[in-house]
Amino acid sequence: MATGRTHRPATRSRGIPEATVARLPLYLRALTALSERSVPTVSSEELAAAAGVNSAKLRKDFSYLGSYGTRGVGYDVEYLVYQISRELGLTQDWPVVIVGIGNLGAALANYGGFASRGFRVAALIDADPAMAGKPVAGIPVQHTDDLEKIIEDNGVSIGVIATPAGAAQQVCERLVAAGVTSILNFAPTVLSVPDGVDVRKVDLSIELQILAFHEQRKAGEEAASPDGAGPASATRSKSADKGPDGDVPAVMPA
Amino acid sequence: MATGRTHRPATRSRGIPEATVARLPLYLRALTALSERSVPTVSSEELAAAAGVNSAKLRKDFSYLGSYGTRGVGYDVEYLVYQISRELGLTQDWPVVIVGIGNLGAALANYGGFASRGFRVAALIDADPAMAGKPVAGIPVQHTDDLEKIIEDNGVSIGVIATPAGAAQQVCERLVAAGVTSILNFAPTVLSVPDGVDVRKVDLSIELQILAFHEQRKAGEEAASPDGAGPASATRSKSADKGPDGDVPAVMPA
DNA sequence: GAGTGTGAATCCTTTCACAGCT
DNA sequence: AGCTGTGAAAGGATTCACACTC
Repeated sequence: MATGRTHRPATRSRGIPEATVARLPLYLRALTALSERSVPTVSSEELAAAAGVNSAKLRKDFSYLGSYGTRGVGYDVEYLVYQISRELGLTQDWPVVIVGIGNLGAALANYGGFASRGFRVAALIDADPAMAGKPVAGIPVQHTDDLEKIIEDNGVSIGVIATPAGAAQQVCERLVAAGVTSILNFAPTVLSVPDGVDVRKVDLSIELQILAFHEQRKAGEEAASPDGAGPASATRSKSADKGPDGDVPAVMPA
Repeated sequence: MATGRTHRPATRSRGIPEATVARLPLYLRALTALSERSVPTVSSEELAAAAGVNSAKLRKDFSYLGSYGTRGVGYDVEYLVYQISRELGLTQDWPVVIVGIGNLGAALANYGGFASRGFRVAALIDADPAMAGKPVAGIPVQHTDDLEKIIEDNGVSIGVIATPAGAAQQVCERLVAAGVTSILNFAPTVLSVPDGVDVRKVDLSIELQILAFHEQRKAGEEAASPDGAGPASATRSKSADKGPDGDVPAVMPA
């Protein structure tokens, strides 16, 4: 902490709001699908529907990137794919290491969504000596002892932590010391990192708890209604309860 | 779609903001850890640190639940654990089904964080007949044909989708028709559901893309600085760039 | 006519700062 | 003295609605 240099207007260096950044991958996915179907242009309305947001939000989001559309026509799909990819930094290759090759780590290693974007699994790392050398998803698992060397040799700046909670902070510190500056954390712990390092967390159990909260509320509403139907019974009539859009942030580990 | 603006009542009665709900599981986790260490009370400052938020936010969050603290002292750990659990609906048992038992589905089935909160994996479902009967995490996989029956027999209202993207919408529709009203979606697709059904998504690839965005920005800043150091080199000096807290919402599939 | 780009209004979230209880 | 609980202020994000362009 205590960096003398007060600089950096935090999140908005060149202006793109975090909320917008978080949606760019969504747009990119929808656009990629359109591109594969050789659709040449889309309107904000159509693209928004495909991405699951509303069109005003989408247009506002795009306005932060520049004026890439044509009034009266819409957006050129290929051009937008390129612009968003560039904005997200996906025109370059990002080597990634996954630490902790248990069930989840193995699932991540096998996940196809990596290569399709600019990510490449550079290495798999696990603390269990028995795993060393075994291939997972075609990549041999390496031992934690070599973590630093692996990071440096491959120029890795993004690390994925899929270890048990107890090991996460220590792994995190080693990753950061070796040069990693972005971490995706699946372990159910709060990681503390120095300034300049980004952490995002994904926590399955938290997501379920949020669902349970709303689920409980629905049940309560039902009970309050005059009718003693059993538990099941396909709902559907009830009006939505979540926000108008149901697109709230929040994240968690699995 | 084209649901007329869903009317207003929404979160009316107990009015807990979504952002607060999304943090309750975080507090609960920190409190549970304290409870296990037999710590009797915590201050907002300490608990906030353990949960990775700031204390003003935490106090404001708790103020929506009621006045559960004691001025000059702090919060009673056990009492808070109970209150938050109750608020989240974790004092009851939530049967959950996981559809799509590939690498990820299997990892989820094996994930311990379920039972520890009020969740119970009631069934695993997969479309591959070859999987039927095979036990995963001690639970026999059942075939998709029986999906409706399984949901109804077990009174399941929360479903987890871990299928390939192409199958997700159809699975989703069957789950909803059978009575599921909350869905956790790991497939990289936008699900469309009727009003009254909650969907949360977890998308690994999106999380990585967000990290790449910030990573790219860091690299740009560095390049702008007068110094031609090589790629690696343990950073750390650089002042933070992300928001003051780095705790932005957003979600994605794996 | 169709559909983008964007100021202005609205809504939600976070932070401040301090009154009030123990 | 210490720490919670909360109005009020500040800051973001979303939505509105319409001028403007093709």
